[in-house]
Amino acid sequence: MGRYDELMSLSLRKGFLIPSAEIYGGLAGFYEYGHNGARLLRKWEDLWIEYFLGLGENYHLIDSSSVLPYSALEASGHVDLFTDILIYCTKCKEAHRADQLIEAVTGTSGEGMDAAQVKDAIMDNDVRCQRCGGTLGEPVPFNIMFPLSIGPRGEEKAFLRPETAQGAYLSFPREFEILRKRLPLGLAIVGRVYRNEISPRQGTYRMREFHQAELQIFFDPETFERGLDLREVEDVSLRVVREEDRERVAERTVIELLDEGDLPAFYLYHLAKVQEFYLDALQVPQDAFRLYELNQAERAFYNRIHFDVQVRMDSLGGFREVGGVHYRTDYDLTRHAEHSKKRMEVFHQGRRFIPEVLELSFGIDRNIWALLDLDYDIGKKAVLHIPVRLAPFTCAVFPLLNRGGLPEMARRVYREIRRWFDTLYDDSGSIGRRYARMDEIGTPYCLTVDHESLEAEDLTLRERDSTDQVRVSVGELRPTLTRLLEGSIRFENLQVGG
RNA sequence: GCGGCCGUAGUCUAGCGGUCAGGACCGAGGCUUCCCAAGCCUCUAGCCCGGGUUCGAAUCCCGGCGGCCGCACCA
Repeated sequence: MGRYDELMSLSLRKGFLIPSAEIYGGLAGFYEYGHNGARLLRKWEDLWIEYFLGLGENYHLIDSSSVLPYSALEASGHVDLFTDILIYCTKCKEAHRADQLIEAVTGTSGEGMDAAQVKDAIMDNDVRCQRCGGTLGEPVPFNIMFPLSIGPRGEEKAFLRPETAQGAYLSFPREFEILRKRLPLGLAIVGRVYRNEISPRQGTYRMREFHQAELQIFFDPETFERGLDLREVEDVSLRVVREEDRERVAERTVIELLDEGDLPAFYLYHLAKVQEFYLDALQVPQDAFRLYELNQAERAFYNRIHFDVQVRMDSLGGFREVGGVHYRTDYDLTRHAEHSKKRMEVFHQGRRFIPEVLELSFGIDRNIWALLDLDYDIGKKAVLHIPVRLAPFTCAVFPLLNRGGLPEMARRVYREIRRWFDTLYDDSGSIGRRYARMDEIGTPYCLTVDHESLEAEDLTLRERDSTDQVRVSVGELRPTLTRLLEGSIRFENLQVGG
């Protein structure tokens, strides 16, 4: 079995993923999270929120609608720019993008044409299939957004949101006002988005309904950098792949990159923070992480600077995008100002301007897939070495034996600590089998009540990654697990007992 | 969306016109053992869906759905 199949098999078997509407044969591009996957998803989101809201004093979580009116997405550019006119060859079935086809034949841009114009252009120039010379069919518009009709007669046109970012832009004026007109202002949204992908594939890597976590930082370009503690990151070595050298990761410190002059300090600061999130919080190995710069042709026209966050996924053949750091300038707010006729200018420190936006954007599902890929060690026994904070369950309680009062004590401990930690109870099978079950879903700590426990009012605490054990008194359990969870103590530094 | 390959218990897989559709792992119950998937016994559970061909279809044909790969697409 290949790595992809191994991971998918485990994900299905252990309650991480479920194909949507599975009993009806499934629905391409949609997956659900099972009982372990849902916890992992939640915990990833919690960790993301904690980390990224922590980047600023004025950064906040909001929650916005999945349905947006036509007008808002017209303003954002999604209606026009995400519509491609496709033409299929009637002979070889090859799909062509009309704008590219027309440009190739006539030398003039076919961008912005509607289907009728495309058809005329095709006829006038006798355009034929670029591959086989066959006759071309009818041009068909394709937009990646899911259209909706609202109301009893469907008179209101709308779309499911293709990104969470728009919610932040739409709420910016009110939040800016309520938050006392301070900049920078960060608005984070974590939620589901929808794109009608032509060919969803590769598990949860490309879905039609997926989760995004995005932070939009609205800032004053003249003062943003003054508020950032650049010294904190200046010696951080960033793992970047620059536009000029796609062949290798260049390890360059923030200071070095700053000296080169083409990337502003505020941007480098946030690249460093994103890297820190991956290396420290998510514990992604250094060599599995990189920041990949997109060139002008690859990035959206409104992005002045764009690095993709990439993580190596062996199941998908190498480095793949899991997020992006986008300097969107004032494009979004300017567009919404023009279309809504609402004032997006702010008066800040004596000047009037439209704030610029730095977007930190992450696809949650592909991040989770990447973590499973990096952390699933499938040897003789499968062990998910996921960070403690992300594990679906933090601990499990077992009686060593199913008699002699051990189950009673184990259940007592279980009922107590499940109030504080995500905890499982298991008394089925041998003790080794129970440890193995927990390893497979990444539970970092197992607590076993044995003979001595009854007398000493303690139990053994076993760590997933080392399989080492220490004795901990029942009274010390909560503070000990709390410290392990928050990382203020390491397992190997616990007093070895028993 | 096009093309290729594929679809058998929860997972992996054997069977490829007539089989009680076989096995392994997981899971459940029992005996036993007790700190890393021990052993033994028992059990649950399957041919993606719909048509067709045939005396008879998991097996052949058609359509659908789904998966992987390639092409295209990925703001």
